[in-house]
Amino acid sequence: MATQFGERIRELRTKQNMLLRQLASLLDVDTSIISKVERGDRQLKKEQIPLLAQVLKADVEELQTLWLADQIYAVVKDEKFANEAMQVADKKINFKKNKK
Amino acid sequence: MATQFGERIRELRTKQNMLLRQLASLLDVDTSIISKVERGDRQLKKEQIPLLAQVLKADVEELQTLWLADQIYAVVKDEKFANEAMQVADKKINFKKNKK
DNA sequence: TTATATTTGCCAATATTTGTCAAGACAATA
DNA sequence: TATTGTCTTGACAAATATTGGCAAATATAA
Repeated sequence: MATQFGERIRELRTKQNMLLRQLASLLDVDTSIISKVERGDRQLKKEQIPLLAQVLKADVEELQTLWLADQIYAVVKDEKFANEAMQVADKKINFKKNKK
Repeated sequence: MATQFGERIRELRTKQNMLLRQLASLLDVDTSIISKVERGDRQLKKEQIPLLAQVLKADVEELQTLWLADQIYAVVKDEKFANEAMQVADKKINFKKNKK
């Protein structure tokens, strides 16, 4: 299964009839990187998301969320206790939130 | 806030009146590493968990779950959309599960 | 104080990630 | 078939991150 992020990027790019080569050029990276990102072979660097969103006229927060979901998934994907760990992590996240 | 994993290790170790030095010796690593792990300064390597569980007479699955929760937390901790990303990741995890 | 335990900062070795290049696969079409 | 354009893949080096260990600093206890 490809990444949420990659699939969305490909969707956005193709709907605008943009070539990999063109998108890569706008982001100033090699074409192969975008290809791999869209196919889920590689993760984009977090810092590159805002520019990507701008170039694709997409919602930067949506892309950041999908990107983050992929990071989480990469960590837990082969783990037996993924769900349990997610619950534990969730508690900690929201505990922190309420303290502020 | 320290890690879930580290806090639990410290709890297990001190309850058994074991010194950092002793635990480190059993695991064949430097004392400072265990100190850092317990304080959340560092993550233990995943492969070291089973031996650690054995030495502390703890449930390996509990420790693995806490360890994994820390990994997830490390990824999302400063992210605005942590909760949204968790939800997206969660769907993917359980989608995968049901397919098998 | 002295002795012991823990913490911290730093370093070198190792591992991982990143971007580039070049070659290959694939489809459309001349 | 040969050509063209797009996309994919693997190998590689450079940059970055992680790891374990040492030694000094700090805490704790007697």
